[in-house]
Amino acid sequence: MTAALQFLFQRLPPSLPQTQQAHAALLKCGTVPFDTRPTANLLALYAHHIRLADAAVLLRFIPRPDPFPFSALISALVSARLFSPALALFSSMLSLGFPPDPFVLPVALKACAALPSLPIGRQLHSLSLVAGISADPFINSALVHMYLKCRAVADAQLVFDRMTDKSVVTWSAMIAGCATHGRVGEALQMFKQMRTSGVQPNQITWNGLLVGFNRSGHPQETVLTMRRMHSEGFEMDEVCISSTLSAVADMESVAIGSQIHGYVIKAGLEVNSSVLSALVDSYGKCGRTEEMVRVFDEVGSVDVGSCNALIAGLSRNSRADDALKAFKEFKAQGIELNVVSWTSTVACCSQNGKDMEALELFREMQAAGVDPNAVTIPCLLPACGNIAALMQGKSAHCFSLRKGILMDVYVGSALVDMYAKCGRIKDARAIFDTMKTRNVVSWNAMIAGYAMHGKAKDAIDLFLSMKRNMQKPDSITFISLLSACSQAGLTEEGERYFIELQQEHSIIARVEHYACMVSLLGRAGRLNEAYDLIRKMQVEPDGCVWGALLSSCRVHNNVRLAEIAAEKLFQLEPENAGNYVLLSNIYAAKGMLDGVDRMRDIMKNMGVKKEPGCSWIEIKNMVHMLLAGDKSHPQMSQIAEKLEKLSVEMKRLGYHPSTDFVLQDVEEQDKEHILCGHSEKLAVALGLISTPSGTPLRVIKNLRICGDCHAAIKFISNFEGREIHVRDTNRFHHFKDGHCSCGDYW
DNA sequence: GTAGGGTTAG
Repeated sequence: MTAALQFLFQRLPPSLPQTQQAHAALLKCGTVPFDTRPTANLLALYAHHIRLADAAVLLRFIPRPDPFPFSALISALVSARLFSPALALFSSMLSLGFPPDPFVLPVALKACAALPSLPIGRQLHSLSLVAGISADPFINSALVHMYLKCRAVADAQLVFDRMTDKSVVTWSAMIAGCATHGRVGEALQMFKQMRTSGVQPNQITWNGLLVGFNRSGHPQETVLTMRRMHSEGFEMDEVCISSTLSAVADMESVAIGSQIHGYVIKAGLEVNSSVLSALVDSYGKCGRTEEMVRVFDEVGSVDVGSCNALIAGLSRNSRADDALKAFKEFKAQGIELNVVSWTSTVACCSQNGKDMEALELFREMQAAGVDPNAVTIPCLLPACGNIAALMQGKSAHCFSLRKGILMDVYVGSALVDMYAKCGRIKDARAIFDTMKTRNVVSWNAMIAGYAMHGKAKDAIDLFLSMKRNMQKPDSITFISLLSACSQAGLTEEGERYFIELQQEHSIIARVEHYACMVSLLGRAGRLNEAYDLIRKMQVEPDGCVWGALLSSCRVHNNVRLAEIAAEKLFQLEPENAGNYVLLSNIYAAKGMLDGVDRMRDIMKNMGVKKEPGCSWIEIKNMVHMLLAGDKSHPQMSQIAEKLEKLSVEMKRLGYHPSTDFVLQDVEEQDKEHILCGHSEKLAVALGLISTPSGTPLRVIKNLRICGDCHAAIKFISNFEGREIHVRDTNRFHHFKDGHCSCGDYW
């Protein structure tokens, strides 16, 4: 009876109701739990359906010692990607006295590879030696695979070299592993060796090679391998195509992408989810947004992978609003969005100035039960830094600690950046010091942090330590370093680093480096040299370069160069009101009474419509300054008349007539709410007021400021009788008694 | 009953 049932049992199709029927039948004839094999088979079937609780109950009933039920359950756990429980069960199997056999050990090794856990993998290796089964080809193949996944390439090589009978599976594992670790030459060499030793590659070997090349950042090799594979008559399946498309995306080659797209259509592969995701991604990375959307719409797939590729593609092609719209639509359609979907959308927001939205999405994500991972955190943290949302930044820090991802180099670097931008330079350094691995981004984040806080000496010390640690500086490192030197007035050091970056590191000076140098020379009063440097630039100077010159001209009141810089600047950034303000201030400082008319003419010629109030208020202040200087000036009545007209016009346009007036209102109304114009950017800048010693940041909400933000800051500083730190776009300014420590004009 | 290849987020 039992034998007959077992016969039937092994032929059962793997459906859950039939498994349950068989269970009932076995119970009826009293087989379960007294006969080992049928019970074990039943257990295996339950495990297959991931009914692990049922399987575990049966495991307790197995009467005679038999490792098979354990193996079956461990196998099922691994298939269900429950790797840690699988290893835990393996461990209890050993403690019950069952020796590891050649069937269960490869499965346990697969779990180690998937985690990955090198220490457990090594224990399993010793176990196979102790048990005397270390010659088993399955165990050795699994060991090779495990060591490769754990990045222990030398160990994998050792096991591989000692093997006598290498199957195609073993070769494939080793070849794929070499390719994945970027050992292009070795992988190809092995491929040859395998063939000469008489082992033919079936499809998987080729794919392993190709996937490995793609993952290790060798897109050209990936495409070449695909071509060779095709010419040798192997079928290009979905695995091959999706990996090659990913490589094409890295190469940004529309031509190859379109060819593969043609093949995909012919082979009917576009319905495959991996292929479609890779296709959408590759059009997105090549900047072909229209094609990307068309492919996505044509297939009409609701696969989450291609949805994610679409969100990312829209986001990276400056279509952040469309990306957000797509995300919301997918959610409304009931598509099961995963951690990649949420992370891409958070990244889309934090990279496109939608910082509040990024924070809100992160909250929603957790409410939706999607667990953020080591990629989500570095996508979220820039948003925290941008708006100095220290509390949210700290909670992301705590989250990383709980999740055990604090050692991730991206997480660490993003935390350094966030703390620095929130005014917490000491906390940034503490994170930096505890990081186990650092890359150039980590060093840059810390150096930029010091530069932002005006700590030039610390920035230079860290730069020297970076070089001692054999970390090669890049273009970004020098931008921070030069900016720090410029702020601190370390002219000679700055000049030396400007030469070093080009001569020692063969970095081509970018427009940002020039802007720092212009600022550096300008601050030292070497305005003509700064202007010469601009004229000698190999790249076209942008608004930052001319802006640096204009600001320096303000410090040293040089009208001649200021007008040259301003003319260029007004052409490049006609709507940036701050530039007009700077020039008008230089006129004022020089006591040029015709300054008002000059400014009005310039603005009229430039067709400035946006934010005229900013400049007008500044012009008005200038006139005030002039009047204060010489009350008996013959043009006084004329100026007063102009002033009156300006006031009326400003009121008509909805601008507040006087900044002083607004600031006086603050005390009675609401200190947290100052209104004097329109400028979102400055609102953010003033939203970042902090106290000097790093005590909690005080965020002034709803602050809307016009060109007089400087006056407002001075006012707040005086008004509250204390020092404040204000973060401009990329640096902190320290105010005391209405003066700024950096020496800039405010 | 055991071993090798898949895309999308920093």
